[in-house]
Amino acid sequence: MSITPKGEARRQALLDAVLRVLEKGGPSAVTHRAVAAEAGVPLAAATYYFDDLDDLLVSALRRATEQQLDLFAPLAGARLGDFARALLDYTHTHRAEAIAQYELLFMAMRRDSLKGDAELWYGALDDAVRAATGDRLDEARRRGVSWAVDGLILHMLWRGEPSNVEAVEGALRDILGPQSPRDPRDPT
Amino acid sequence: MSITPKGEARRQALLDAVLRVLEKGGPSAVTHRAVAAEAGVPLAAATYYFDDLDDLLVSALRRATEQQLDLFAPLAGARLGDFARALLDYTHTHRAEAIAQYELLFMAMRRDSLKGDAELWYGALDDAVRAATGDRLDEARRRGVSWAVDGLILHMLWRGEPSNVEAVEGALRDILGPQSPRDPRDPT
DNA sequence: TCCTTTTTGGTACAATAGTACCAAAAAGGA
DNA sequence: TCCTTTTTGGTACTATTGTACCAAAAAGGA
Repeated sequence: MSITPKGEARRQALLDAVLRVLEKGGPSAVTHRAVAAEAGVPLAAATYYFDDLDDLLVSALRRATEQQLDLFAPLAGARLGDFARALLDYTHTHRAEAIAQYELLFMAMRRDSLKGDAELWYGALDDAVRAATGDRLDEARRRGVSWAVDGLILHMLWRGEPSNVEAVEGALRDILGPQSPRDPRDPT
Repeated sequence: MSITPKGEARRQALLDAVLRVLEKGGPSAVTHRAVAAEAGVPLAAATYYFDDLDDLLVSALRRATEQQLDLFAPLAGARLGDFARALLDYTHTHRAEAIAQYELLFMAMRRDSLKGDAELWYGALDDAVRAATGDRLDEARRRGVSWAVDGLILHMLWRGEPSNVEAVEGALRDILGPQSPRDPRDPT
């Protein structure tokens, strides 16, 4: 029968629990017992669905990255406000996933097998920036904007600011600089 | 007698060892035993000089942050090339300290007592950007540039690129945008 | 010099954590 | 239905780790 719906649900519950534990206590807090407790399942469940602790952690980080990618995927041709909203969604509504994603980035610094996942995320960020700025920026300049958005995300994660759409839009304008109109579709 | 020169040296050796262990294995690898082994001192030394493991870790992260601040301190009025060199120094020569500093940033996300250290770093980054760009940028725009430099640093840390002064200078120009001259002091 | 304080380093203990194990239960498929 | 496979959850074992302890050594100060 190979896989059970209920079993799959439990597996997902464990992955979710990893993110919550990670957000609250950092990487070193991610233990079989802590995750199982957070997910409300017995200890053995955490060892049954994953080869070992590393597998559990990495699986959770990869899943979080995929989920975050979806937030930016539908941004093609979007206005600046939509991009700002996506950023807020990324750093506030899905804060645990965002933190997980950056933890994965740091793990990628010392483990080549994770580099691909990191590339995936930065590729998506580039695409989103491209989509939101249209063809107003050349490739070189867009590279700088992507770095700035990355820095902005980091800032939003640890400071909690900016915390509303207008403020994030303002931040994005500061990044794009004075030569860009207030909104690509609204050249007021 | 309160403190011994040799004892102080050993204390510093332990803090250095923390950074190396952290760079290699991440936060969860930082154990009394691993640090003591890396520093070449007996286990008990790691418990003698610090209250507990958390004290050891946080002390090391704080020290790394202070050291990194020094890299950007003497940048007042510097040219873009000097800033690029400082970034390379930061991410390559002092990679372990840089990683430690970002680990501290992530710890600050869940511990208020570390927020001040994080502010310190970002304040220094802002100052450095201000010093390197002179008065060519207004405050809002400078904010965007600081975020971009932060993102660039992250990129340099996990990708290792750009890895030479010219390339970093190019990256900085991509960040500053087309409206800025190649160099503030060299308006070729 | 003698005395006090600090440092050393080896050892031991208790807590935590990773993982194996297994008998019972549940879930499909034939 | 019966049989096989998967899942469950409790338990136990072992490794790792944080931390306490202590006697000996070293390091100043009087």
